[in-house]
Amino acid sequence: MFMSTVTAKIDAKGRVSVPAALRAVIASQAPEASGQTGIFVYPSFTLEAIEGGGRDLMQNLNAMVDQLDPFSEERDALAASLFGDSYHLAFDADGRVSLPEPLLHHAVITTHMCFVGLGEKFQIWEPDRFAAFRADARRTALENRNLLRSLSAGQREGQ
Amino acid sequence: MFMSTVTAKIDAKGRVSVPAALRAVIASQAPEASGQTGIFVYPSFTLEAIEGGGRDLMQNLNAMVDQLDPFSEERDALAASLFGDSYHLAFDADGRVSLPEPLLHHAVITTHMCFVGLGEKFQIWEPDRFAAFRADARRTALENRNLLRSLSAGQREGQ
DNA sequence: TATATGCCCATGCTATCCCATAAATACCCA
DNA sequence: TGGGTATTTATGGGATAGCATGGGCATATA
Repeated sequence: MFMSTVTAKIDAKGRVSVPAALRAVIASQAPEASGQTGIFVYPSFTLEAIEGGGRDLMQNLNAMVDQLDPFSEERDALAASLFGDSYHLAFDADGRVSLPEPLLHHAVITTHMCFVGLGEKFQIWEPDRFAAFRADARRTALENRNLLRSLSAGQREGQ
Repeated sequence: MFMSTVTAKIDAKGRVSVPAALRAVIASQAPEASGQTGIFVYPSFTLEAIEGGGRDLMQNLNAMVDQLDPFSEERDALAASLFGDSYHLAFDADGRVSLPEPLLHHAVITTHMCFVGLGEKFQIWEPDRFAAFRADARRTALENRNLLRSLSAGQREGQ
């Protein structure tokens, strides 16, 4: 599972070290030394951030799209947004990737970025923007403690 | 279950010995020599303390988030709060961990800390703050002992 | 020829491994 | 029950490996 928040820096060539802990999660998803070493990334639908994950995430998204009516407009639109703007970024020998310009632009990233674990996926933020989002998210979570409680209660019922 | 209170010290390298009793609880949760040896920790939402637990705790969080709509903003915000601030700390050969600076800062810990068992999870406190908190908690518990009485009465009826 | 992209190696720093010590606890056997 | 011995635990510190980062050099691309 992806967790924690780590800040990394873009070097003169536009490269970024993907945090080792995050790479470890990716590696655990790969089917045993398949050389499948890299991440999938795409712009967030709702936030000024980049979202990404490993093979599992892409397979989940794929499965979701597959559940929609094959000839519906929604399906085509969703598939286009999801896959059309997605990139597979391969690690170099030292675990670094180069983020495509459109993604950097979407997340307003210039020199530094935060990798934020979200469990099944992660996000990449411009540090200042993430600080603001995080403060907001924390406040919202606190206000919605009742929702949290009902979620954990529902979970118990479900078992 | 996590119980009792133990005080430990940060050494020159920032390491802390996790109390043996607490490690034993973690070990009992791990699926038989899986090497899964470590704790999950995150800042408490409401207290100036660190909270933590074993694998079980994280799986519960995961299950909560999974109940929300995959592309909803609430889900991302909650996941960011829950997982973005969480850390997996692996034990070294001697059962020690290094607490990340953000967590130490949140709990205002500098040299010493208390591990406090809370049943399904535990907390880590700066010793003085914990003493104050405990005094307060005792007072509250005393005031609410009628509630406890009614609870145990209700339980008896339910059986 | 200039600009990018991938591959490889160099470096400082930090986390991790490993061993040593001392105290505390558990264990054993008379 | 007492006294002594073995384990385990908490802590300190040296050595090492891994990580994030920078930069050189070849190879593609325009």
